[in-house]
Amino acid sequence: MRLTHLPLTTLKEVPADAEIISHQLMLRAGLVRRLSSGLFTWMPLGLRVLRKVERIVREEMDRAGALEILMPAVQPAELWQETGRWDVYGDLLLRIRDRHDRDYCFAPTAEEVVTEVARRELRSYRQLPVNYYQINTKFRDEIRPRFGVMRAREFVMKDAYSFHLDQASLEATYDAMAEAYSRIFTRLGLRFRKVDAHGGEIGGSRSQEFHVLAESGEDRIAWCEGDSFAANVEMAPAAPPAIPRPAGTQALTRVPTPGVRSIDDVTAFLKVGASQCLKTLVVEGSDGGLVALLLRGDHELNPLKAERAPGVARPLKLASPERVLAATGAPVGAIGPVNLPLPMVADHSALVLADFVCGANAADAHLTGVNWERDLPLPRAADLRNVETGDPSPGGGGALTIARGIEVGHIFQLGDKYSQSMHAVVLDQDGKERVMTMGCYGIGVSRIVGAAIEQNHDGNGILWPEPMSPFDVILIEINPKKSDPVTAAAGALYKDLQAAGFDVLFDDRDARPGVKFADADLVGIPHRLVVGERGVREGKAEYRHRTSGNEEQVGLTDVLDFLRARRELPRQG
RNA sequence: CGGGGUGUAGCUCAGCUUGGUAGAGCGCUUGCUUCGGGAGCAAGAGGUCGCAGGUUCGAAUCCUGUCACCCCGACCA
Repeated sequence: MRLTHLPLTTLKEVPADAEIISHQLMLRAGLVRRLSSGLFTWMPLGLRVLRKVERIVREEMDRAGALEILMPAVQPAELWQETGRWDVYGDLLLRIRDRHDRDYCFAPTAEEVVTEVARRELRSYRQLPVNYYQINTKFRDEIRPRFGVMRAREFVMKDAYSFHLDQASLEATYDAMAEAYSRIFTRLGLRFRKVDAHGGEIGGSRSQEFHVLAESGEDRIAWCEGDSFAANVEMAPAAPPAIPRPAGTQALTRVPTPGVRSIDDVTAFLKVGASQCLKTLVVEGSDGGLVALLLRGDHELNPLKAERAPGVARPLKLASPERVLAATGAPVGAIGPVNLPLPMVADHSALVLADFVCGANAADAHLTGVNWERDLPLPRAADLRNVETGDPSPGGGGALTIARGIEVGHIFQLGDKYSQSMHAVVLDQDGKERVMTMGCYGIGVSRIVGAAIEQNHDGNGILWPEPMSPFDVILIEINPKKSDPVTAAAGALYKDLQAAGFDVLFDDRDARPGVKFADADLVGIPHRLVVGERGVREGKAEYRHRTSGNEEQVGLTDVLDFLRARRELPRQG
C-alpha cells in the first residue's frame, strides 16, 4: 500500500477525551474514529489489525474443531423471554421495536439464539458434541463507555457455544477451548495469564478468564510461579496465617483521637503501622440487621468473599452512616469490636493481631493495646480479604504475584441453564430425551487491539506485536523528488517486497523525513526500511527495528533474505 | 440515576467575568526557500460560536430551556 493512496491522518496533539494510552494512540495513529459515545469506525489501518486478530482467532477455533456460523445481531424478544433474560438483563440490553411493534434487541450475547439453533438442528446424541462459534458485532448499552475500544458499547466479539450429552464431554471441549485460547494469545504475541474466575450470574460450575497483562488493566490477578495457581484476585483464597497469635504485652487504653476517622488518620495520629490496626466495616445483614466485618488495617475487603460470610446480605451493601450511628451510638470511623452490639465476622489475619488499635465505639476515641480473649471474645473467622503480593499460594508453591490485567477471553461451563429453559434436547442411546449441557467461550476481538497497545507502546507510539501489525514492513523513501536513484531504488524494493509476500506500507509521500519517521513510529510497524540518497549510492538501505531501536545497513539486494530471517517467531507461553 | 465539567475552524484551545458582530497553535491549499527525526517565509480556504427561545439598538458573551459529550460515583460483571 502506498501512503499516497491511503489518506492517513495522524494527530500530533492528544484528543481531549482520550484517557488511556491505547485510546490516545489509536486516535493519533488514525486506527479508529469515534462516531458517538462508545461507537467507533475502524479506519483502514485499524481494520487491518482487527482482521489479523480475527484470522488468528478463526484459525485456532477451526483447528480446535469449532464450527463457524453467523447469527443475526438483531434478535427477537420472544427468545429472550423464554429464558427470562428479557426482564433480567436490564438496561444493558438495547431494545428495538419494528414497524409491527414487535420487540427485538441488538445482541449483547447469543446464548438464546444459539440454543434455538441447536434445538432445531440437533436430534441425536450421535451428533454431539457440537461447538458453534461466530465473530460478530455485539452491543451492550454500557452505563459509561470509556477507554476507547476497550469498553465500547458496540464491539467485535468471538463467541462460541458448545453442546454436549454429558459433563465429561463438556469438560473435554472446555479444555480444548482453554488450549485454543492459549494458542491464540501466544500467536498474537501478547503476554497473558489464564486465571480462575467468578462465573457471575451467567451460572455454571467452572470459569476461567484470559488476561492481557497491562498496568492499566481494570482487574487484578494473582498467580504463583511455583505451582499452577492463578486466579482473579476476587476469587483467590487467602490462607489463614501460619504463625500463632503473639502474646499481648500492653494494657488496654482508651485514647482521645479528635477528628480521626480512617486507618490513614489513625496511623498518622498514633504513629502505628496500618497492620497493627483493626478496621471494622459495617454492612447490611441478611436478616435486616447489620453485621460487622473485621479486617487488619492494611487489608482490603473482598466483596465476593464478604457476601459468603454468615449473616451478610447479598448483594453486599455498606451500612449507611445513619444506620451505623443508630445501632452502635458511634459514627462510622470510630467503630471497633470491643463491646460492639452487632454480630461480627473477622478475617483470619485479624485474629492473630495482638496489642492492636481499633475504634472505641465513641466519637473521637480509639483503643490501643487491645487483645483477643482478654479484652473481647474471639468472633467467627472467615476469609474476607483480597490476597496481596507475597501471600502464600493456595497451591503451596510459594508466594503470590499480583498484577493488573485486561480481560480478553472468558470460558464457562454453563451447564443446562439455557438448554433447560429452552428445552434443547437430544435422544440418547436409550431413545430418551436428554437436555444438552452447554459451555460458552468468548473473546473480545476489538478489545484485544486496545489491550495489545496498552501492553506494547513507548513514548513515540505503538509497538505492534508482529502478528497483529497492520503491515509487516514500512518502507520510507527520503526526499524522492530530489533524487531519481532513490525513487527508482525504493520503487523497486517496494515491488520486490510485495512479490515476496510482505505486507508493505510504502511512504512515498512528498513529506519531510522527520514527518515520515514520526508517523512510522506512531503507527508502530515492526520493521522499517529507509531508502535515502546517501545509502543508495552505496547500494544500501537502512533497517530499523521499531521495538528494539536497533539499526543496520542492508544491501538493497539482500533485503528480502534479511527480513525473512527477522520475522518474529510466536512468543512462547 | 446522583455530583461535577465542557460544547467556539478538521484537532488542541483562547475570547465570555465587564455585550459592539470571532482569534491563536497544529492540520489543510498555493508559491518560494528548505529537506536524514513532526521546517521557514508569504498568500489563502475554513466557523449559522451545539440547538431553540428570551433580554437588548446590538448576544459567542447575559437569562431560560434543550441536546450532546467528558469526568467522579452508584449500578453491572
